[in-house]
Formats: sequence, C-alpha cells, structure tokens
Amino acid sequence: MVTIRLHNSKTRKKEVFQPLDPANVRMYVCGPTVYDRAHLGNGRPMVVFDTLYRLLRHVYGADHVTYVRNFTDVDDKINATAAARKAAGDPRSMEALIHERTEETIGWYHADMDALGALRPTHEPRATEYIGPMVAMIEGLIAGGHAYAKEGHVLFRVRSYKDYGALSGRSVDDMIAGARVEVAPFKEDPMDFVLWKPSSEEEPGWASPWGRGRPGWHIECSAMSYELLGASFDIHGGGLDLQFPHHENEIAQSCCAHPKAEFARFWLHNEMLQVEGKKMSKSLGNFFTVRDLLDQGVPGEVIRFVYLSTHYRKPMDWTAEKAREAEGTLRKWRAMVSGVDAGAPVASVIEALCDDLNTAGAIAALHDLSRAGDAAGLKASAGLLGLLDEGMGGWCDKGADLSDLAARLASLRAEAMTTKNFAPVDALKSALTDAGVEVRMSKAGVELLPGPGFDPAKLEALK
RNA sequence: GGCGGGUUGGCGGAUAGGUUACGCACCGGAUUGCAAAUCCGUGAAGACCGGUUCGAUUCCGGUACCCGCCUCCA
Repeated sequence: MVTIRLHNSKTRKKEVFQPLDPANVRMYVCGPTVYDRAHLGNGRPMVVFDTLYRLLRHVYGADHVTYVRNFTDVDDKINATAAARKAAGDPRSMEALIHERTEETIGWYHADMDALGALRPTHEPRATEYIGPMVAMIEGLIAGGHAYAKEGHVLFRVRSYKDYGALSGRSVDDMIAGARVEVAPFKEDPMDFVLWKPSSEEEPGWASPWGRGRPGWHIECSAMSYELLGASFDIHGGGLDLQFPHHENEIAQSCCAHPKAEFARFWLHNEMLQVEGKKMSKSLGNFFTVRDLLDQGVPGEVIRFVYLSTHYRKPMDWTAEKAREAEGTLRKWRAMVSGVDAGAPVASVIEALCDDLNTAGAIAALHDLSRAGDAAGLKASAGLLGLLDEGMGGWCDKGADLSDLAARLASLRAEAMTTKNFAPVDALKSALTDAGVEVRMSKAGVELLPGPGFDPAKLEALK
C-alpha cells in the first residue's frame, strides 16, 4: 500500500498518515454557514478536501472512507435575512423563513459543488439536527468542571484545559494581551467562550436546562464529529482562518468531554485565497462567488484546475490569466482522452498526491502523460484529481459544430492553391481565430477546434 | 502588541542536500501557401546576511519585505 504523508498543523510537521482503522478512514471538514452563496474562497477547501477524499478512497477503498462536512444553519446572519424578509411583509413565521433561507442556500451550495466536481460527503449533518447531542455534551462539560452556566449562558472555562492554545501556538495569557476579546460580565475569564446562549422571541431557540436558547458556534462540530465519527478520528480539515479560535475551541471542548480520546489526529488547514494579488473583500470590489464565475462562462472544471494548481498550504491567487491557461490545458487534454477508456492511475500522480496532497506536482505529472501520449493513463490519473470526468466535459463541446465552416474554409483553400490568391482564405481564418477557434490546416485537410475564449456568437456573423 | 506563514527563472508554480521540475510566454529548427497545432531543441531562478556541510535554492539562525489570524469570514 502506498504511504500518504500529510502536514499536520498540530505538530507543524509532515507525518506519515496511519488511519486508526484502515477499514474506516474518518475525516471531518468544517463546512459552510449557509447564509449566502459560496464565494470563491469557500470553494477552495471544498475542492482541496474533495481531492483528499478521492485519494483516500483510492488508497483505502471507496467504501472505507467516511467524510463528514457540516452545514451550520444556526447563525445570526441567517436570522437577519429571515428578519428582513419578515419586515418586508412576508407573513410566515420566523422559523419558516429561516428554514427557507437555509434550504435555499444549501441548494446553491450543492449546485456549486457539483459544478466544481466535488463528490458529496458521506454525511452532511446540519447543526439544527444535533441540538440534543450538543446539549448533552455541554451538560457533560459542566459536570466535569469545564463549563459553567451564568445568566442563561453557558461558557467554556478555558483555564480548565491546560493545552488550550496548542494548535495555534498561543497561550491564554498571550491572547489576553491582545485584548481583542469580548469582555462580558458573566465571564470568569475574558477568553472563555460561549457554548450556549439565550434566544429572544424572534431568534430561533431550543429548550435546554439553561432556558430557551441556541448553541454557540464551536460546539456543533464537536458534537457532530463525535456522533458520526466517534471520539477519535483521523483527519480534521478546514480553512486556516478557522484554526483559531474555532478549531482551538473544538479541541478544548472535545478533549474535555472525552478525556480518554485524542479527538482529531491530523489537522489540515488550507491557506487563504486572493484575487489578482489582493485579499478578496467587498470593499475592494473584487468579491465574487463561485456562481458569478460560472455565470460568466468560466467552467467549473477550469475553476477546479486553478484551485489545484497551487498547493493547498500556500496562499492562492485567482487571476483571469490562470483561468485562461487552465482552459487551454483542459481543452487539449479533453481532446486527447475523448473516447478513450480510462486505464489505471499512474504512479507519478499518486505519489505526488500522497506527498501532502501535492496537486500542483500531480498536474505536472499529468503534463508528462500528455506529452508521452498516454491518454488512458492521463484520463484515469486526472480522475483522481476530479478532472477530465465524463460528466464535467459539457463546457468543452458546446456549440462545437464547426463542420460547415471547416468545409467552406477547405474549399476556399483548395481554390486558392490554384489561383494563388490567399486573401479570402486568410480573411476567414482570422475571423475564426478571432472567435476563439483554433484553425489547423494541413495536407490532410482543415480542422477547426474551439480554443480558449471560444465565442460561438462571433461565428454567427460568418454564416 | 501576540501568533503563524511566505519570498524560486519574463509570469505561474513544484520537488529534492549534489543530477532537466512542469506549464505559459520567448527564441531556434522541422512542418505550413502564410499561420495554427504538433514535434525537437536553446536560454533563463531560488530576497539579503551568516552558520552547518566535501557540497544548500533545499537544513539552522538573523535581516528586510509581504501576507494571514488574533472580530462566529474557508
């Protein structure tokens, strides 16, 4: 069996990955808060961890990997949207409006995920479905002296967990020095964080021993990973921005609730995304969603390729130029593997992926296969990265019936060969090139292929 | 202020203590009516200063610059 090595954020080292149970490799990834469309940055972990999932399935068997990614559907931004709809005159209850909003958002998320070629996780639990286990875990933490109830809130006592801060490399005292923590009168320590908080009439709430309220953000991942994967599991993933405080708090909660277990053994964090060299933000006007790109005609497979061409632990810069290059490469490869049966994934690609998910290296290995003309190997190996999948190639064939134009160009050319007047041939050729069509003429004949930036609309004028 | 990460050829972007990354672009050649595509080939790098080493772009330390997190943003 091949050896997978992964960079573990917990130890800050690359380590050999040995699952607790090779018959059931377990991975938990923090999913989205379903209040709006996934932006481009949200798409990166979606694709990165999907690729890891595919690798694990390849190595351990498709039925021997359990992948859990949650939907956070308890959130103030969701409440705000629902409240806004209510204020706009919607007669339905807040509960119904909240449900509508989360259903709508989850539908969008799934559609975007499908477009990016990401497989559905084994389980996609929603926080609202696990309120009971969360309450149970909180009760256990209180009983163990790790949490305390005050004024309708329940807070986690960070001083009760000696390793608090180990994941992100900071101590409680360091953090307090930063002084950017919410100080509340009911907190014993400024770093203590909320496990449960009271809800107003307008806010969603559930009955609990501490009154009607709702869970804090972090507890859902601790409760759901425990329910679905057990107290100890193999991999926990998410964006680097979640390392602190979210993952730190998850560790504190889970390790105190289940002191004999080790919780997640490998922590993987993907770096952040930038757009044309700058942080994506609404104020800079460079904020966009996965759906925005898809609507602009950038195929999901191209987006996926761009994500994977940078190693997940490095900041990734989204640029239009990269999308253009990726499209060209994919068109070339797709033409090559069209109609070919996939062979077995090639060792060089597997080795690259096994080396801390070196997707950029794997893509380089795919280029080698392309150059060597190994279409069957290319198709199978690309499949490990979720590329060149049969179901994702529609973008490549759209409006591809260029046979009429090809025939016209061929006859013009044949005529020109005798008259030596090539001007009409060149005119048609440059019009085609301008529309993004690749023009190939040889002794064998004329071939027209859609190329990067192919625009069928421009061909209409030629008809 | 605290913590973490980064700095590779024109651009993007990997691996490896010593041998060509790779892609795009560029240049030369084959091919072509001219091109395109394809194939072959050339050139081009490792922020700066030290240290370890027979040898470092790769390990260690420092400097500079950049970025992220510390605010329920992946």
